[in-house]
Amino acid sequence: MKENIGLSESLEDYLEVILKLEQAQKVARAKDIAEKMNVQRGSVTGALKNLKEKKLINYEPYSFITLTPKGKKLAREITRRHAVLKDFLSNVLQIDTETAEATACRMEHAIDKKTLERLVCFIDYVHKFPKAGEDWIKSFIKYCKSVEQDLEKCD
Amino acid sequence: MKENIGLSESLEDYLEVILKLEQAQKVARAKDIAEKMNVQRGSVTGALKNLKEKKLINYEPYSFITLTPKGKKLAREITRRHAVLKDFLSNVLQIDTETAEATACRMEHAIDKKTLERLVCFIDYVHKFPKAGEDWIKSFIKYCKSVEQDLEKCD
DNA sequence: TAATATTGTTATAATAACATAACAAAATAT
DNA sequence: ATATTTTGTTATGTTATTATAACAATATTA
Repeated sequence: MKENIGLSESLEDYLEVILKLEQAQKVARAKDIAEKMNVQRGSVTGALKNLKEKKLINYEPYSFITLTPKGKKLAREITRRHAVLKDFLSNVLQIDTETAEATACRMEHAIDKKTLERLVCFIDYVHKFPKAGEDWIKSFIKYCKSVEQDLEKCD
Repeated sequence: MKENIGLSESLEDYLEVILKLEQAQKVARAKDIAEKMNVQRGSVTGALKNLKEKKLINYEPYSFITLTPKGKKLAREITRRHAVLKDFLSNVLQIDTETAEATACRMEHAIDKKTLERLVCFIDYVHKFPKAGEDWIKSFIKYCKSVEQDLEKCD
């Protein structure tokens, strides 16, 4: 059933953050990880040991942290899930950036590979095939507004 | 940020199962809950105490279990999140039933109210406004197939 | 380089969710 | 109504994730 099993949500988040830091400043440091994850420094050490055991990061006590090839592959997958979901929420459903970001952050742990690829396909489709005369998304936005107005009438 | 906070995913699942049992057989029993959740009977007792403390279920030791009004409202919300997501996955993205069910089950804990309502809107929209001449979904399915064929060429 | 500040680690504790197994209550079947 | 089975509870233990705080290593800076 579960497709994205193997790593806990927490560890997925760690990988994602480590990748981001690696890209921004070559290596990740425990302090920065703690900050980005809103977690105490002490908690990070445990997670790092765990990720090292799973051979997802290169890590020795007091060393910098980098992703192993396996870790980088996984981190990229998680990051892609996040990005695709955010894209869908923002650009198809027209959800505001803040909410889209937060929701993608939670949903990225729940979506399986098959659904993700289908979603990518769907986003492409929506953009590639405008409705007769009118842009597809614009038409959807109009529809949303009319529904909202109908709801207001109920008050 | 988090919209659906307050209840853990686990407790949300318990509520959902209790609602289902209540509908199917008036009251929920610990044994049935344990079965539906793939959890030991002993684990259920703890969850029930927890839900009772939160005033979401009526429960005394050895008693039947029913939802309080507050609990029923919440359980229905969760069930609706599940249903809407499954609908989207099945009927828009055309994901197979098994996967749609399993994925909805995980995503239902991650989606916020705003996104859910927008998704409902979107599903309606897709069904109500066929694309020029052709049913919208049918057209999407065709598109999916063409993409898949393109991918096969890459092998 | 010595003093100070920062960063990382350890040890310990708390919480949530679950399992297991012994025991108690309730339901059933004879 | 008793004996047996089923169901529910308790007590105990495990695992994962996190916090806190003391301490150790590393960096900075005067």
